[in-house]
Amino acid sequence: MTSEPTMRDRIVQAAERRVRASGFAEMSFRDVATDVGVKSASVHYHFPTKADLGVAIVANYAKRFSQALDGIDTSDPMTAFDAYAALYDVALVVDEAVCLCAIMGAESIGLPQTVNDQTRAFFQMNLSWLEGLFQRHTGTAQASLARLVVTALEGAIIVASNAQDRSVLADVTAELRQMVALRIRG
Amino acid sequence: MTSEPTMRDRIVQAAERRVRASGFAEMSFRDVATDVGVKSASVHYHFPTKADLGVAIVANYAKRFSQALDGIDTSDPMTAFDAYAALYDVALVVDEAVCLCAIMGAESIGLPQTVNDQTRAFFQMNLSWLEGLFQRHTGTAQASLARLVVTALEGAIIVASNAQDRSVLADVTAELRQMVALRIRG
DNA sequence: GTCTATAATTTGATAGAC
DNA sequence: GTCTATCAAATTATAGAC
Repeated sequence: MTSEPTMRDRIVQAAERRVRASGFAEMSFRDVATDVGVKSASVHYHFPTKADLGVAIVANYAKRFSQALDGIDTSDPMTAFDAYAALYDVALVVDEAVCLCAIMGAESIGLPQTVNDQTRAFFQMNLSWLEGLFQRHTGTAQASLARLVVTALEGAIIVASNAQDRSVLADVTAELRQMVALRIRG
Repeated sequence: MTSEPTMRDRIVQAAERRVRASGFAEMSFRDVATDVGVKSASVHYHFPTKADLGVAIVANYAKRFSQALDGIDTSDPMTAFDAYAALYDVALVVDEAVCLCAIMGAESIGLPQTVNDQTRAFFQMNLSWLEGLFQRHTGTAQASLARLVVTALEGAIIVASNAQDRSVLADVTAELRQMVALRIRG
């Protein structure tokens, strides 16, 4: 069942790399086509408009993130938090790029609404997962705390990327961890 | 001394509005020229390349932000924090746009290095101001806490802008306030 | 300083052959 | 499904008149 990826999947993958490397506006059909070894007309066959491609990119990213969340053992709250924060560290270190949705979020005002809706769903998925974790271990969802965690990590990835200094993300994660621990015990 | 703004200033102002409305990549010389009532060649006279214009935009934004910081009374820590957080609220509510440097930071990887350097200086200015505040009232700079505040507010502005829901920023600000208060008293 | 004019390139998107 | 070919529009940037 681990057959070769379809051309559609390869296009989405290449497009995500381009967006994370230089933004949605600067990602072009021609560049993506070159990356996967076809012509731009072929990319248009799979995704008629750029908005269609944008939606597919975010949906695919969110799906992978969702699977990663499902793989986290939430029986211990702080272990779960560490695993969650590690997802952002991976996004920065391994991919050497900003979280896809940090870019999409920042560019929001100029993007197609369909793309923005997908991005919003990504943030909502993160919030819901954290609220579920807090609910399980404190008895309340702590929606505001969840919002702080998500926004701080997204912001940290942006600042860290700009300064090319990963210690920003490490510091912010440590501060958040302390705050979460306090809230869970107290 | 409050004479009319120069053409150069008017161009920078219009360009900032365009960037905050749809990103740096989508801001064009023609659009900016039309906004201020000249031709694109005239914009090029003042700013030969787009990188030059980008640097000027961020520098101008940082200068205004700096003046706002200078105007905050820091004798009481929590009053000062509220005034600081209000700057982000204004950026979102009044301007109806994301913080300029949140956009520039998110787009960092694809931007000219000169622009990125200016953006980094903006973040550093924010961190230094907060560290000064914490130093004054706790005896230590609390660099990690300062990083959390800046990244969370930048991230909150992005998420709030994407969802068109200002309560995100309000919630995050409230959480940060609580954390700062705890650190200052404890 | 601002203009007209234009070069050189890139973009998103479509038509039609194979 | 992928190709060639092409379009219409937009982009950054420059040359030279005024």
